[in-house]
Amino acid sequence: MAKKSGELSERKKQILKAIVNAHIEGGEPVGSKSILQSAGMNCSSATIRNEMAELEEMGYLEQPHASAGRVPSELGYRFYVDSLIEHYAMTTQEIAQINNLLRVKMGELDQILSAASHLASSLTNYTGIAIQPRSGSVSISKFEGIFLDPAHFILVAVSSTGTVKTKHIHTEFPLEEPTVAKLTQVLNETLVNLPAERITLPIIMDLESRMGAESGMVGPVIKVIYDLLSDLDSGAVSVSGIDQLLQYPEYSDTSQFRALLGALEKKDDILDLVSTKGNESDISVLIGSESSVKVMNNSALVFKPIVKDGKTLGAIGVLGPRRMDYARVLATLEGLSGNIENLIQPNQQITDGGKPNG
Amino acid sequence: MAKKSGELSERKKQILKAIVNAHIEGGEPVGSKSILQSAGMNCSSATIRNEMAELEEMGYLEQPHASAGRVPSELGYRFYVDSLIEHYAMTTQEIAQINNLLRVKMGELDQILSAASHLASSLTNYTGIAIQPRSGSVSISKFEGIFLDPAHFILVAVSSTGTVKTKHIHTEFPLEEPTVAKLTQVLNETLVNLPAERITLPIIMDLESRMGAESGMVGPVIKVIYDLLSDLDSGAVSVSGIDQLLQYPEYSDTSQFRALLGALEKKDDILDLVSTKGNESDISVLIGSESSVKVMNNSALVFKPIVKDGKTLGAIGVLGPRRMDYARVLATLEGLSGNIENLIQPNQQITDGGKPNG
DNA sequence: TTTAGCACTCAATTCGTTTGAGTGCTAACT
DNA sequence: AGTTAGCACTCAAACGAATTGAGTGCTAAA
Repeated sequence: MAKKSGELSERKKQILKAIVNAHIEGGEPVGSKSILQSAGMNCSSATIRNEMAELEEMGYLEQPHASAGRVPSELGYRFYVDSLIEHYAMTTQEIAQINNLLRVKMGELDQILSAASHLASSLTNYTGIAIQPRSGSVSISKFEGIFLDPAHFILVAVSSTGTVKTKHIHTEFPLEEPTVAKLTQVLNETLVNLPAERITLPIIMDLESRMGAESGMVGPVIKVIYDLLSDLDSGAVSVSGIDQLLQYPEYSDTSQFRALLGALEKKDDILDLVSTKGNESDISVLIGSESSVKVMNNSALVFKPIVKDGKTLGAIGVLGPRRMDYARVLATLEGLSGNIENLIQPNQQITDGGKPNG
Repeated sequence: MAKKSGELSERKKQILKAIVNAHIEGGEPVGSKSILQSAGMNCSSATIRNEMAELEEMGYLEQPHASAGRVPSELGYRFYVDSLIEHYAMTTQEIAQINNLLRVKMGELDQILSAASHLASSLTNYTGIAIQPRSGSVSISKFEGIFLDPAHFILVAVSSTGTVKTKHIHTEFPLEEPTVAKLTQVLNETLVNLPAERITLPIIMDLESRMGAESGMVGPVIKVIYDLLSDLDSGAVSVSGIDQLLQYPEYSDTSQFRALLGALEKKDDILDLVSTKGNESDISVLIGSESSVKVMNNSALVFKPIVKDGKTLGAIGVLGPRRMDYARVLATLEGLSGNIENLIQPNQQITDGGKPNG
């Protein structure tokens, strides 16, 4: 029996770590002999077997079938990630790649995030994910109408998180430029910083009275604004490098992979996952069934929220098999998110000629 | 021997059609006997076999191996699509679905297209694709600056195709609202309708002189405008329902499916395909190697450009196995594109209460 | 030109055999 | 106590022979 249940001897840790590492690399059950080599241990395979049997009893290892090697269980990975993992240092090449590709993409958040997800995928060889969460209560901090021609104008809305959305609006009755200017002004006077649920009838009536003769356009415009707000609030998930997953044998089961694809497309599950964990600003590691999305039972999702001024603006993540190279993935996400947060703190956008004042 | 090479007897056509239909439905090689039943023919299976042998010699059929049934060749599908296909009439339910889902999504073109691609996928059970092609020479037809605070403003650009793009711009020196207004005016006076290659140094210098004291911001703004133009011109591909493909046995070969996924993500190949065929406004059907994208050799791509005022604004398409249900796909794309073109011709956007005057 | 009949082909299925990596256990050893 | 050599045991995977059956091509008669 082990000394104390819940306590792992140094040697057990060493063995567990070796097993996890080997299994991450090869994907196949690892046996007692191969451990002797991979970790330079000075004992016999029989001893390792004994230890492995105990580790299995404690729940850290599993055996696919009686005459096979051992595979880390979910608990085993958990322990590995929490206590055994070794920090992976990115190569200068990788760092340079991140810097170069992201610097070019500076600009809107969604573009940065999606570029980051591409990078995450190509650096880790898993699937990269960029998430803009449902924030729950978005409002619009600035409106602007752009007159196009007597039948069309564009409504631009800047959200409280900085996102910009636009909608074309077609009017049946001829429109003049001053009318659009007036609308812009009135909207900014009445609707700024109001979440959808606080745009009530009295406010709309106020808006109509301020528009005077042109009050007829208020109703449709309000509808467009509702659309904009729900757009802003609907969250977005962009996925890159799904094809990468197919290189891992765990996804050769087509039906399971198909279900995973479906979940990624529906995007709801992913958004839920991220928003439940989203208040933390640290990296989350969800291994297998920890994610409560049943189709991800054999997968792992690692993601890091992107935070600015205490607000979670998005997240980038990596999805892969349960036996993913956590060390590398964690390092990559840290590197990416650091870079992104630098880009968002807008400190050098227009000083094109000048050098960034670091 | 056949009467004249290149001419198919009625009976041959009937047989070919029956084979294609059966193979589309079942996915397996079809034998002489099963044709007797599916097409109500009054001859024996031996006769059919003779005909099939000739059809094979002519290149319309193929035999996976000596003792198997026949499978339509690429040429066979081509002939089927060109001459044998029967028009499929969508059910009223399907039509209603299109109407409902697209009507809600009215608004920006990219949203409509992506909704349409979702619909295409769920109606056909293949993968839906929405494409906004590289137009080659985009220009900006209207600029607007939106002042946020002394360190930030937003540049809005309305492209010649109606697309709207925005960029946050950060300035190092304090900024005032009138400056942004002035910039807006100057940009509209100097850069409207100029494609990127015609924004030359003299023009930029003109711009700087017009900005007077604030000429320092011109350089960076120009850079942003270049970005916007290349953004507008870079094309976009949005894919929905890739998971659908996995239900077809032709994609159970993982490595091939993986390559296909990769091609869809790179999006270049798809954009090229569509833009080479893009001047036509009719539906294109690319079967197997016709598409010149080698990874699509066992697939078929059907797409329909969305045209307004003679300009190709986008395209929606369906990607599936070579044995795709062309009749249904063609009907679905026709239905969708008709609907989209109606939505784009903006004829009822703001008459919310009134009924569409169609 | 069509058709019945028959020999032939060949992928797919089935089933028994072999192989070998890896284990668990026991008994000796330190 | 803990460790180790040795050995019997297990079981998935790989291999291969035999069987099956759908479907063909050919031939000779109608």
